[in-house]
Amino acid sequence: MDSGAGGRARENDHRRVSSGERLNVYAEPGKLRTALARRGVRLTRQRRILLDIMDQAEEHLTADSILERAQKIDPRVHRVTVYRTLEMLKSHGLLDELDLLHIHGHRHYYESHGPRDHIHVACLRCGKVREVESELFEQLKRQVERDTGIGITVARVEIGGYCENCRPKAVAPRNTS
Amino acid sequence: MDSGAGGRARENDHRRVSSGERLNVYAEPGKLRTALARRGVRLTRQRRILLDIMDQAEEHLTADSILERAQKIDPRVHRVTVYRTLEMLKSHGLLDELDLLHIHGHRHYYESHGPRDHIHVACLRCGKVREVESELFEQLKRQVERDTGIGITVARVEIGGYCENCRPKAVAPRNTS
DNA sequence: ATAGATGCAAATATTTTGCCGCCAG
DNA sequence: CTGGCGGCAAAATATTTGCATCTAT
Repeated sequence: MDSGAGGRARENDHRRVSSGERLNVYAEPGKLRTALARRGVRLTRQRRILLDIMDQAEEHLTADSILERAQKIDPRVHRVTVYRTLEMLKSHGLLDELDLLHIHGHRHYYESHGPRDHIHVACLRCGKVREVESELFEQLKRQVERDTGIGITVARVEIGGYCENCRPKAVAPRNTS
Repeated sequence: MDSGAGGRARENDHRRVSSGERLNVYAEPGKLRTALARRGVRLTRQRRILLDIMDQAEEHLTADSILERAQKIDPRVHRVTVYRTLEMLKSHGLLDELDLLHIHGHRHYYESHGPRDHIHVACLRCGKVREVESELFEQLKRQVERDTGIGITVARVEIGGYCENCRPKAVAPRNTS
């Protein structure tokens, strides 16, 4: 599909349930743009728009929602360019790709890589996603490096369960992945 | 695609690089079959085959590789049945779905849920996947439960980096997610 | 000027759904 | 017997690629 600026029901769904949780609290404005400039990556009209969207994102975005936002600013931005830009950012290690335990189907979510790793904790019933930082997580990474001899580049923790509101009603677990 | 028993290059690739790492070291034979029987789930010819494949898997399987193996035993097993069975197992919390940081594209990997959670550590260059258990991970889960009030159902840690063999040559990171 | 980026169309890949006939319990 | 299950075809969803054109540097 090439829906253009049109949204989809499930998209809005995720936006709703995760509202109120602010991401990128540490992100300086123009972070991605600067990082790419430093690497000598060409800055185009489209990239300017896409990088700004991701730098300012207050929620987890999908390729689709990024396209949607971009086309509100400039309808000439093409879906393929979104994918290619995401790919480029990932290859520079500037972007994290999450699936949030597939709560909302098999789509992927993106967030610009902050200075510290954090854990994503999602309620499997209401879909709310919280972000948590933890010194234990940092210790865990160091332990894995020692034990396996690997040099860690990316580390992702995704946890699912039932939040306090949803706990009592949780009879059969909603599908998990 | 509906390739039947035919494999694909990338599939074989993953099989190669992860050989030697044995999964399911704790899995008792017939574990899934027993767990479903206890829940009163109907056991069909197809399910018998699929459950056995997953119980005996010595590596991370994709929907495709599960189908391939199943059809070697009985060519009448249909791809859709594989998906429906995976779905059914996930909904009973008997199966974990991983993406292993998308080292080999956006496919998913499945493993039957063992008694203990473990961490997946993948080399982004050679693709080798190691599994690690850690008391720190257990502590981290308890901390998240305390801090967020969530009742954890699933917890997934995926770590990527460069293993000792691949480290020196790692100039530009191979695409990460 | 030119290497690299974009747009467009089409291909690929992966997963899901509707419907109907079949079989495990 | 019968309700859940599986096969088939087709749709839906998600992502990638080839190629011609354009543009940032």
